[in-house]
Amino acid sequence: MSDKARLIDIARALNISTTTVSRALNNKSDINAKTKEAVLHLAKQLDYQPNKLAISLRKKMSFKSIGVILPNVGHYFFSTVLKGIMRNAHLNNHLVIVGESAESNSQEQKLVEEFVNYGVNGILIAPGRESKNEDITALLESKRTPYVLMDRIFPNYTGNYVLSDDFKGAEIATTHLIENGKRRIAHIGSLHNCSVGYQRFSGYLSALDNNGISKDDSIIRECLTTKMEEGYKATQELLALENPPDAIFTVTDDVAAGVLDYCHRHQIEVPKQLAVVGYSNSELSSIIKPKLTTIEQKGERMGELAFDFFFASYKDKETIHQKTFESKLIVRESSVSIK
Amino acid sequence: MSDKARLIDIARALNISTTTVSRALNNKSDINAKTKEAVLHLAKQLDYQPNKLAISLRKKMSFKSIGVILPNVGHYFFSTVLKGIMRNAHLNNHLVIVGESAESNSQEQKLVEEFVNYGVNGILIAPGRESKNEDITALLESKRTPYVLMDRIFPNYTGNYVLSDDFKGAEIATTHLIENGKRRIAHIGSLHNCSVGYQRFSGYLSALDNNGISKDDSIIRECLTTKMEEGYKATQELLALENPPDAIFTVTDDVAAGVLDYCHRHQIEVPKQLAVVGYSNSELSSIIKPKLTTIEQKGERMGELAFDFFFASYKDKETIHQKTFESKLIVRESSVSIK
DNA sequence: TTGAAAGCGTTACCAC
DNA sequence: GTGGTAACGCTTTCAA
Repeated sequence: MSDKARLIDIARALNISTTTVSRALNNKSDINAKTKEAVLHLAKQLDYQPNKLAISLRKKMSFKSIGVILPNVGHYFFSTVLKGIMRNAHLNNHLVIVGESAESNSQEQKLVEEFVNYGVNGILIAPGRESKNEDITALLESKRTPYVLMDRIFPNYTGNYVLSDDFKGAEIATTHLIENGKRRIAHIGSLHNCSVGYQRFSGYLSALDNNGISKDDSIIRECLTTKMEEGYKATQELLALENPPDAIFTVTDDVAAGVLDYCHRHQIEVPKQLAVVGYSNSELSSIIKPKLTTIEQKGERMGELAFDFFFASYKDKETIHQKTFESKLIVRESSVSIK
Repeated sequence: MSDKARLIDIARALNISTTTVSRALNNKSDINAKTKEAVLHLAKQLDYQPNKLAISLRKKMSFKSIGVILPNVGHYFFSTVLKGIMRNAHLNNHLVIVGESAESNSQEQKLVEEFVNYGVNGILIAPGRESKNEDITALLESKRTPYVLMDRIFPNYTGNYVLSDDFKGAEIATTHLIENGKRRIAHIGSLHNCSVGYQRFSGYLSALDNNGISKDDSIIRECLTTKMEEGYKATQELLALENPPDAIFTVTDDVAAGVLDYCHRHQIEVPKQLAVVGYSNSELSSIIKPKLTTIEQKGERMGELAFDFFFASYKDKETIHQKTFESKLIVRESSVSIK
């Protein structure tokens, strides 16, 4: 009863034509004041809401849009990705519809479905940690909606994506610690069933291996969340070990912030006693004391490219677009003593 | 020539009906494989793109949506506001279309126009620093699109809004410094023609006035941007004065971070020599050393309420919804010596 | 000042 | 398997 009032309902009730009703509702000139008032009154009473689909269709308007699905809009990295997407989307006259999956697989699916039903021209998605390949891509494929995976991909995934080279980044970070004289390097990571977490963990292992350092499970932590608190707690545990680490490579800057916080409170000298390298080059990394050595992640550029990939595959669905951004080490104070 | 291919164009070219074409394109069962192939081939050749407006109309689908315009999506505060908006929007089955104004008035107008033309059910906008009342609201009013202003309002504005009480917040922050023995309190603010900047400046003045401290223009800075670098530079200047301040109240946490950075590099003891209070309670405030005393700004809650206000005024355009969030002081290390 | 009718591009329902 | 026709809800001629 609520959202169903149409032009013709008003017209019939008032014994006038839809044309007149339309005129009244749209502030057109050629209309009797009295008629107009009656229409407006009834419209309000019926809670009339114009059907924008019909209006746009009739006006021969057309809208291009993309759907963006992110695990967490408030997260620094993702918000920069969004920024990049929006820049290129606006440049190409696409509306940007955003949804937050909150890392939930079901929410992700719901959003994909909603967006596809809505008729977005494409979908850019940064899958959450729980996300399952089949659930997402199958639907997208079936609807023939172009899509681009961002930041995380699934095993055996062969479609469009933009990634940063997490393996290489982690390898570089860990190697950097080794080159600076550290031998007992811990890793505080995220779950290994998520591609980002696993890649960074693998890169860490690879660097150890390349340098003849054997893996020690006692100084490797797998955390559920990648927040500061986890870093704090893990550091506490690691430093309480009989044979504590002399360096920590963390999966995110936030976790590293927790490490540094622990060190600060317990008078542990960084980097002398404990060197720290984070991941992302988020804002905090140059604000925190000591400033954090980290791996740069070009979120904005990734977002821009993700849009470009969608746009290209929209024109030509055959060609697959894939890009892995190289990882760059940003050396600051937390890993190398200032000369 | 590009985006104009319709079902009927394909049908005519192949001498079949639109029905059949539709069937082919939609993977329906009852269709000759050969016909189907011909249709798909031609469709690709003509770069056929289905008109989603027509589809939705025919399928009696309806979409509710809101447009959100923010100065900077990558900014912590705004990204939390967006988060809040999205939560309630999804709860009420509204799509969220996001645009970034980059603080530019013209971009803002363009987005408003675009969104309104598109037919969003409402607009939630955090006006940029340059934003002009008339430009934005006039258009919205004329299109009868409900809207809610967030974070910043214009003088004499009488519509829907959600704000935080910047005046009160600044007053509380400044009073806190005074109560802790500081008498010469500087302010590093943003432009006074922006409501946020002006309100915080005014609150600062009010606190001084309440405590019998006279305003001294030499320790009041008005900055173009509210970034860390500005804070650093301003601190350098302020501390070089003959009669330097013993405390600084900054318009944002980022600026405060610059102040603290300067102090750290120049061995100035915080809060003993210089107490610092920021604004926003952004992530960095509890990460930075010393931890930053600041004023809490409930971005997420503001976003949620902004949506609720839109939703309410959508049903009943007469009632005006306004809310000013109280400001709460979060005391940390930068303003009070740890006992 | 008003109304009838056409049409926006698509899909659904029937016939064939 | 296929095609004709109506319909989705609105705006826009054109004529009255």
